[in-house]
Amino acid sequence: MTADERDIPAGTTAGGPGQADANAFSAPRRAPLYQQTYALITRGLQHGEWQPGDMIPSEQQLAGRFSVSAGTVRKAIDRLVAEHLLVRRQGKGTFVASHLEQRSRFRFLRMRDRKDRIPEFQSRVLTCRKTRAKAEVAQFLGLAAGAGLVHVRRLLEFDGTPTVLDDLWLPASHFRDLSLDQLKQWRGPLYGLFESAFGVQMIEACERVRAVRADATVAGLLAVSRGSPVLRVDRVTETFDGEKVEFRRGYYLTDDYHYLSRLA
Amino acid sequence: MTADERDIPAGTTAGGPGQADANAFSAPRRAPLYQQTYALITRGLQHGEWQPGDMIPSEQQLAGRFSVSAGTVRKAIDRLVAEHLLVRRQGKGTFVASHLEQRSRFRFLRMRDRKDRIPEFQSRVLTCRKTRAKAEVAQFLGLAAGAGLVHVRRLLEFDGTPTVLDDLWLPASHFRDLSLDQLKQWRGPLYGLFESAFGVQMIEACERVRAVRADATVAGLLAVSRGSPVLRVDRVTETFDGEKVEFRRGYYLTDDYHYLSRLA
DNA sequence: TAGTGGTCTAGACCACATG
DNA sequence: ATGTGGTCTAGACCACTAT
Repeated sequence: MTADERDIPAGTTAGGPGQADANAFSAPRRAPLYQQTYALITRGLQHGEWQPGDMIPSEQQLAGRFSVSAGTVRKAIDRLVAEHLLVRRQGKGTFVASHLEQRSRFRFLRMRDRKDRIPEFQSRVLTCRKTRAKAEVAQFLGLAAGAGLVHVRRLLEFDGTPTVLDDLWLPASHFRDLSLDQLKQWRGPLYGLFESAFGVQMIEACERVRAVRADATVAGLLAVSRGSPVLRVDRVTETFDGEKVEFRRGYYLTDDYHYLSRLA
Repeated sequence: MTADERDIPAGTTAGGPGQADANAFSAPRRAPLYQQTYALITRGLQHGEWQPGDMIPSEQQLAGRFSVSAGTVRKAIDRLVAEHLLVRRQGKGTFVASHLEQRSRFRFLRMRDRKDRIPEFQSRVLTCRKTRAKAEVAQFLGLAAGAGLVHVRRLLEFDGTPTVLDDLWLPASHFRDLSLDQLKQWRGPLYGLFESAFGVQMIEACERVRAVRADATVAGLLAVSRGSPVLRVDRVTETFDGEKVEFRRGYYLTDDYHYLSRLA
C-alpha cells in the first residue's frame, strides 16, 4: 500500500466534524467508519501485510492512510485487541499477536489443577501421518470426505502423568509438509509452529465437551482401565474469515485436573 | 444522591481539556477517571440505587453528576455493558441488566444440541431443604463448615428426556425463605427468581468440568446405568465484589447434547 | 419536538520507551 | 527529544424512540 492511497471513501468534508454523508440520496446503509477501519486492518492481517510479532503502523499513520480521525482508528484497534488479534504496548506501538509470545501461550488451554493453576506439562508427539478425511472429520472441517489430511497424535503429561491424548487432523492444503521430525524437534506450542512454519494463524476455536468411556486405545495410552470416564473435547479451530484449519479431539483425565470455563 | 453532589474530585480546571492534575506534588497514582466512574456506577448497582430493569440516568446526567465529560462516562458504561451489567437501547436509555429479560435468559447455559442450538427444556424441582454446609461445599462458597444453607435439587428435561441433574446450595443468609412451593410455582430461570424475590443478582460464574461415573442416585434420576460416564459441572456463582452466593453441581448426560465452550 | 444513545472529529496532555 | 499508546475534553451530527 502506498502512503497516499485512501481505502475509505472520505465521508467527511471540510465543513466540520461528524458530517457523515452530504448526499441527498439516502445511501444504502454504509457501515460506520470504525467498522470499515476494523475490516481494513483485519484484511491487512489476513493478507500478511503485517506478520505475527510485527508492529503495525501507529494510530496516527493509520488515521492518515484511511482518512479518518485517530479516535476512529483507536476504536477499531480496541476491538482487534479485545479479539486478541493485536497487542498494545504503551510507548512502543501496536503489534500483531503471536502464539510464540508468552502472553498467548496458554490461550486455548482450559485444563487446570486443583488450585486452578495451569499445570506444568510436557508434550510427546507419537505419530504424524498423511490420511484421508473420514466422514465425521470432514464434516467438522467443512471438507469433502476423502480430502487430504495430516493426522497427528500426541500425549500430554501433566506434572509427569499422562493426562491428555490429542488427535489432530489438519488440511493437507495447508500442512502437507508437516513431519514427525519437525514436530519432535519443536519446543513450544503447536500453534506457534503452525504460525511460523506454515503461516497459519489460529484465531479462534470452539470446543464441544462430553463425558465418554475410554476405549482400548485411549485407556492404554492414558494408563486407565477400559471404560473409565474421560472427558472428550472436540475442537474446531479457525483462522481468518472462519476458515477451519484444525479439528482436534482430546481425551482428558479429570481426576486430578479439570476443564475450566468462565461464564459472563 | 442529589444532583449537585460531586463524587469525583474535579481533576480538571478551566485551563483546558485533558489537564489531569495541576499539583506540583506527584499524587499517589490516581486511577483514570473512567475507572473511577466505572466504580461509582457499579457501586450504585450494588447498593440498589438502580434495580434490574431500571433505566439509569443518561450519559449527560451522569457526566454532570460525576463532573466528567460524556466521553468518559461512555467509556465506563462500555465496560459495564461488555460485562453484561448494563444494556444499552438506542433512543431509550441505558438499563440495568436482568435475568428476567429474554436476552440474558440463557447466558449461563452451555448445553447445546447436535446443531449447537439451545435445547428446549423443562425444569422439575425435586426438593428444597435447609441443611448445613459440609466441608466441600463450604469451601466452594468460602463459608465455615456447618454454615446454614438451602439445598435445591432439580431435574432438567431436554426435548423431553431427563438430561441434567442439578444440586444447588445457597447461603441461608440470603435465601432463608426459599421454599419448594415458591420454586414449583416459578416459571422462568432460577436466577430471575433469585433476583426478584431475594435481591441477589448473579453476575458471573466459574465452572469446573469433569467426567465421572454416575453413582446410584444420579443414575437413577437420569435413567442410565450405574457407572455410566456423565459430565460433572461444579459452578460457583458470584454477585458484586466476588461474593459467592451459589454452589451448583450438575450432572449432564452428553450422548445427545454437549457442553459448548468458545475459545478466544 | 425533545431526549437518548451512536458515531466522528480535533486537539490537549500524560505515561512510557527509546535514542 | 521524539514517538508511541493512554486519558480526557468539547462539540458536532446521526439514528432511534417517544410524545
